[in-house]
Amino acid sequence: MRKTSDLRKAEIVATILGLADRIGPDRVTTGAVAIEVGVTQAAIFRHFPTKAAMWNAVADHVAEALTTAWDAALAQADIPVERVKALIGAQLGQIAATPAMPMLLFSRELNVENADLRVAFRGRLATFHGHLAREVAAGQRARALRNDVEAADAAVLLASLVQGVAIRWSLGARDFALHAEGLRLLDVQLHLLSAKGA
Amino acid sequence: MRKTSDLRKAEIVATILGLADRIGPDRVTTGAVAIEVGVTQAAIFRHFPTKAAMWNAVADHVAEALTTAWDAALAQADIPVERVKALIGAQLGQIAATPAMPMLLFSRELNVENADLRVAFRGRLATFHGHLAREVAAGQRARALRNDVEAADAAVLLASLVQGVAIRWSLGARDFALHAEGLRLLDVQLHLLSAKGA
DNA sequence: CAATTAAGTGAGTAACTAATGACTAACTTA
DNA sequence: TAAGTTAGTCATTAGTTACTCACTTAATTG
Repeated sequence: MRKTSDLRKAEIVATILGLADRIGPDRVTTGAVAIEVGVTQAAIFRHFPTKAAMWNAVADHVAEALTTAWDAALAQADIPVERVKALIGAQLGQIAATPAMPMLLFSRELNVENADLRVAFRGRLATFHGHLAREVAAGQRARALRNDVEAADAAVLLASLVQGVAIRWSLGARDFALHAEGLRLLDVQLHLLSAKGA
Repeated sequence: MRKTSDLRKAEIVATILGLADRIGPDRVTTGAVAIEVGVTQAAIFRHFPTKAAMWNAVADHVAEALTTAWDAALAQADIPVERVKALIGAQLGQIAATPAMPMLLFSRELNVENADLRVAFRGRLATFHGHLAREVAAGQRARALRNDVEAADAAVLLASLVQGVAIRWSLGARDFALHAEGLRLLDVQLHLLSAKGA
């Protein structure tokens, strides 16, 4: 079966993400990718000039998926608190769909080797934090959230919540529903953040 | 310079942690370790039978350092809230002292290759969570912390805070004081958790 | 349908990696 | 001080990895 290069590229990127999850990002070899895709190792280099280029494509794919998910989340809710829930839910969904993501953040394949990607990922996290901070501030103005904490700090706490539950899920046997558990803890944190009168 | 095996072993473990931080855990080769230690590659195998044994020693070292730090923290404070601060401070201190730790949690060198170590690390995190949950519960009984949240859930939020700030620090240029920023956010979270009257 | 394009193959190669084995030299101790 | 122990070296090996190159074969197109 011969496929177009674009299709193959997407297939390779997906394979890398799957493999990264199973054997670790820094152990993904061109040979392993080739076997899983079902072509020879040399064929991989028809689509990507170097292994680093492969990782660039992976990073682009992940970054774009995140942005898309956030935008979709923001589009589906109006009330600030609901928008926070949608954002966190989207993030949890992305992690569940691409379990290699947390590891990717720490793989030096993407960090040591490629400083640009490190900066890009940091930017994405900053964007996520910015979304959360904006919604928290809106919630405070609407008197739905208590205003005796900085919106930016509350945003950090909310983002950390995702990271914390993701780490526990990743490290453990993934024996609980990441999405449900994350939203449950989010409710707890939002309860702590909610305005007294509300 | 000839050293005793125990001294060399400790030197090798320290070198691995330093190298893991700089080039990534899965890129630490016996050769690179040897150069940094200042002996030949073959000499490494005088002290550890296999590379996996080296990682076992590293994991043991880290796990022990954590336990020691927690115990010291608990010994230096009496009031529950202060004990929480001491625990979190100790954890932040350990991460700052051994920046490779967060990466280590995700390195498949320790996960895929060695299931025992994965379980051991999960156990350590569970212990940390247990310490926090116990202190939160005590704080609730003492009417210092609000009791409309489960102590276990509050403990997860507190532990996540550490992980969140550590990730931001690791991923960024490490351009802020991990310890100070962590404790600052902890104060915010503790403020959210504090009993209304207090 | 002939010509061109592009995906894929097979057989390499240079560099690296964990591990081994024979041997040497520095400490310890009887 | 002689004998034993043990950290260390040197040279080597089997296996892996990213990458190359000459060549083949399937699709597209003038």
